Amino acid sequence: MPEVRSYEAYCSVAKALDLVGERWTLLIVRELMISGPSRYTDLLHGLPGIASNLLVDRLKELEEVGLVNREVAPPPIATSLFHLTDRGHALKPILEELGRWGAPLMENPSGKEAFQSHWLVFPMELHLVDHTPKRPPIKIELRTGEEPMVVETVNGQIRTHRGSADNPNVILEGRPGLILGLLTGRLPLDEARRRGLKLSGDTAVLKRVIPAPD
Amino acid sequence: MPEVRSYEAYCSVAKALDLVGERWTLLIVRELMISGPSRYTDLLHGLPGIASNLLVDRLKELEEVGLVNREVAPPPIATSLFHLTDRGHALKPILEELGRWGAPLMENPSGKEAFQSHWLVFPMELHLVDHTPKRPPIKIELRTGEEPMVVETVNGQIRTHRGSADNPNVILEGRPGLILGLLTGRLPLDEARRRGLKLSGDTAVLKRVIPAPD
DNA sequence: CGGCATCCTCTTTGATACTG
DNA sequence: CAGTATCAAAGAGGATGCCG
Repeated sequence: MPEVRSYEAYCSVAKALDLVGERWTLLIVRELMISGPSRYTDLLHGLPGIASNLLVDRLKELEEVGLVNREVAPPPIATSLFHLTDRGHALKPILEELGRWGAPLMENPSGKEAFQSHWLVFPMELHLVDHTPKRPPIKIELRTGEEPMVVETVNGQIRTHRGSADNPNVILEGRPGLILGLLTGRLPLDEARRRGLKLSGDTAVLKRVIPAPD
Repeated sequence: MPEVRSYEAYCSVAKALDLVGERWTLLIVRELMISGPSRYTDLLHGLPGIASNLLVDRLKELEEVGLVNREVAPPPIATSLFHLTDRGHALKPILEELGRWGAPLMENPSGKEAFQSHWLVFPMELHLVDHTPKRPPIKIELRTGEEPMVVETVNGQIRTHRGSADNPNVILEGRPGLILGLLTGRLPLDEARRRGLKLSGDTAVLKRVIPAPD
């Protein structure tokens, strides 16, 4: 019974919010954007705090308005996958701007927020840059949260994904706020280390991707 | 009593939505962005459908989190003005991306949505361009909704504001969907005219600001 | 009028428990 | 795993009242 409530206003911002302005909706889109096609329970885990029935409702609404498709997997798998349509993917700039605007709010973690390491994907690709794209690619492994993540340079682009690198140039380990602070250029390396960040490997390569201080 | 509900997630998108993700919040910001410092009742009129108590709540929350300031006017005026802080203004890219994403949803008006002419400001500045900035500036008057609006070129920029132009190059009059369709390049001039748009003056100047068809 | 506060009803959500 | 079902709490919408 998902009923799509509308502002009933002839304004494109209002129309957009009619579709993605409800609670949890954009975070579900964020999950699908970061992780690609996902199962119901993957989404449930990636959205700590959401009620299971609410996730069902939202997925139905998103399907109804054409932002998500449900791919019913063939028998052996016994599960189905939710993935973004093109129109759903087109929400990326909105998430990016929200993430950019929200970045300063990450400076003082309350400590009681939930955290999932794959949430780092957005900030990494938003803030990091490859200053010297012609040099051999580098890999950075991040160890924070429940699973490791890899940040790498792929011809001038920053790519971030789950998993371990087989031979990373550097490994960073510590609280997410420290990794984020360091890699977004807000926290100097020695300060991050002083606050508990552990670094191993060739820390010099970090300069290559950390943005210039303003 | 406004309690700021949080997703409690260490993710900048979630943090942003903690502050501006509630119902009506971004539309209030849109109003303040378009109209500048506004009185309570101006906002109430610009947000058809909002409950008066909800507007009060949201304004308090926005004040609390530092996105809006209340300027208590001196005695003779007996009213106060709400205006965006710098941090509030910084939400502009988010509204722009929402507006851009929502634009296709404007193609088929249901006809029963509310409309206010000043809502045209965003789409105009988002879609129109001045193809020949060196030629003398032009002014277009739009007559739709409750008050006229003026679109003008100011050294290469598109400016849109309330009011009448004293000597506009063109005057467009008709349903907002037609004006929007024409000026965003989706509707050819003769088609718009056939559907009821009235044009007077030098319609040739329209080519100067209508975006190239893709 | 402008700027709320109150009261009431209805809907949405959050938390938890249960099922094929 | 992938949802349903249930129920209490919070939020939204609408009407009206109050006060300078």
